[in-house]
Amino acid sequence: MPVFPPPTPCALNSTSSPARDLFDAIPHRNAKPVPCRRRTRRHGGRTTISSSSPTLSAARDRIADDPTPRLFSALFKAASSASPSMGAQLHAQAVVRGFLDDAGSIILPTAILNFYASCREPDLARRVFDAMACTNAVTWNALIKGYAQAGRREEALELFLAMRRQSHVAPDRYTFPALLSGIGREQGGGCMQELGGAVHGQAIKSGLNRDPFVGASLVSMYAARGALDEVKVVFDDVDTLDPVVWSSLISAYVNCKEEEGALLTFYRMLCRDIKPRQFVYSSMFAVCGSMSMLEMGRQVHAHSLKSNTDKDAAMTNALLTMYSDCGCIRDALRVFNSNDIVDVVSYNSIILALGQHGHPKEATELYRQMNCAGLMPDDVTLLNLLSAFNHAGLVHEGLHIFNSMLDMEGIKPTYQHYACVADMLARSGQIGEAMKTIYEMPFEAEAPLWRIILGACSKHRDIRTGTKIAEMLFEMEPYEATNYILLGNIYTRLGRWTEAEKVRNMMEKRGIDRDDAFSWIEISQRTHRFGVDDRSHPISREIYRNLDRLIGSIKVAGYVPDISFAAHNIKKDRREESLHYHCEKLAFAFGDLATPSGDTLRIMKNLRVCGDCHCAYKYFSLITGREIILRDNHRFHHFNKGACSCGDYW
DNA sequence: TTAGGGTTAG
Repeated sequence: MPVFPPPTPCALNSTSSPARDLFDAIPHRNAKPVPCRRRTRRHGGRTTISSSSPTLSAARDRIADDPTPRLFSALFKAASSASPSMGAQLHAQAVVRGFLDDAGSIILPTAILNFYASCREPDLARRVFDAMACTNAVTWNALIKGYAQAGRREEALELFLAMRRQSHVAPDRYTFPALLSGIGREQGGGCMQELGGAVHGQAIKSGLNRDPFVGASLVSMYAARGALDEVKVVFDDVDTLDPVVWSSLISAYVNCKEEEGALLTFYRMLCRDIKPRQFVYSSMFAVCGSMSMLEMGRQVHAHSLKSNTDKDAAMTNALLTMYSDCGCIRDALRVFNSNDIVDVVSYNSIILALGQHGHPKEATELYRQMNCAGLMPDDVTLLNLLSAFNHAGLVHEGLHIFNSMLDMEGIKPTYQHYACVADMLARSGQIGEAMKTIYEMPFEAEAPLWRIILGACSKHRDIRTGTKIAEMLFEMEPYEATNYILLGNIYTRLGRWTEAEKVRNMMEKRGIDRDDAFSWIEISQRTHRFGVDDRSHPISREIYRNLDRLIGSIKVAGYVPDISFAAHNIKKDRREESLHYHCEKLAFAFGDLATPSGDTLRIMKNLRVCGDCHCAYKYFSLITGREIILRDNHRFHHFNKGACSCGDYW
């Protein structure tokens, strides 16, 4: 069975030609429906399922009886979410029927203009606009939005300026959201950012900055560029308790990685009796997931249930991801299985989660289930599936998926797909094949990908390739500490401590500091953070005593410290001792003291788990009888009865 | 005849 079967043509857009009569294109109302695969398509950031919508069906049923310009307008509105080709045929019909001959008519041409704008065809919208005898703010707004949402921001801005020059139409509360929806997404700064500020100035001048719709758009624009101070100024100017403005502020904090600000805003919102809706809950689930705040996440989940908020796919997908990010894959699966609004993102999210938690078989099964349910996988689905195989070292399965992408029409591999395959090959020890993939891919390899290969060289002690890649990385990113640490690690793995020391000296000479490692654990809604050899915790003395006891016990059980994971600058006689007080071991020792015996512990680390700690955790799970779930910056490790879910492959 | 905010990957 092919992995990416081409979609079966849907009844509404099959083999259409502009000359074909509209009524031929519409299936007879009593005709047996042609089976069609559900395909998700993005319109203005929302996912819709293109099939015969009730609105379109109703209008289609009426058109044979009463073909009026007003009915055509309704049809255009329905067609924008169903089929672009249908809209083009409707346009032809409107011309043939003479509905566009009336120079004073504005409603039907505006509906057509809107249709082309919403289909991301701003040039066609412009042709309709230019042919209109009279225009008003509505037509200008629709055209500006068409260009902005198609990513043609300069043209949208030029139209905005042209609109201002017209004496009979002034920008209104619809104009600014239309324009800002494009500017906010502009990357890389430069003149568009300045223009964003100028547009804000125009909004202030016209007094429209107080309008909640304009305010929400301005918040979103500034948030997209990380300008949190400006976000706060805009928010304070909006004189409303409108829930969407609050929602925009919360997502602004999330975009700017200010999770605590998002949490505080959520509390402020509740204190003012503003009822959160799906958007707010989605953002809050993302916050709790990224910070691994399980108890907080459960409370927000309970709040959403109590508030009787209507669930939608995005909110449920965010909830699923929150549970997965907090180490609760079973809860994530429960959310997925009890979800009656499943879309492509739901499957992508659960496939990703299963892969991160080391369940490639279940991820593959859900991929099959997704196809059976008639949902078309997209590039993210395949990336997540590849990633699941990568985590598990299933190279053969991963290459099968990737080669299918290369051989068949459908989803073309992106840079991320190639990078994932190179990572998978290198991680499994096939470093030569990984290099071949990188040299043959139709993209230029970026530093993070080379760093992944360097990490694999460290794992497989490939000093020759490793040094070459490290030299290249030192030129590309002379101040990136990780590159030096990875090269140093290759030397220490091989016991070449002198060369490891030289790498460290090179770092010092260039004034490069390494990222400090830290681990944290949430107990009773309080987060306890530990650095390496950290003695700042109020019960530090007890934690160290417990850790020494635990280390003694696991040594009896068979644990042997691996000093090749000691830091390069530690003296020979202190290497073993230094391993004992790594941050993840301290976090475990604290969790073991602070929770009842046998409880599951969930621990997070900002960097990759150390190999010696990984080994120690297996023994910790054996001697304490606890399940330990460790999230590092790459994946989850579930330790139970002396084994890890990753099978020691990571 | 027109509008703002949220979810997966990197």
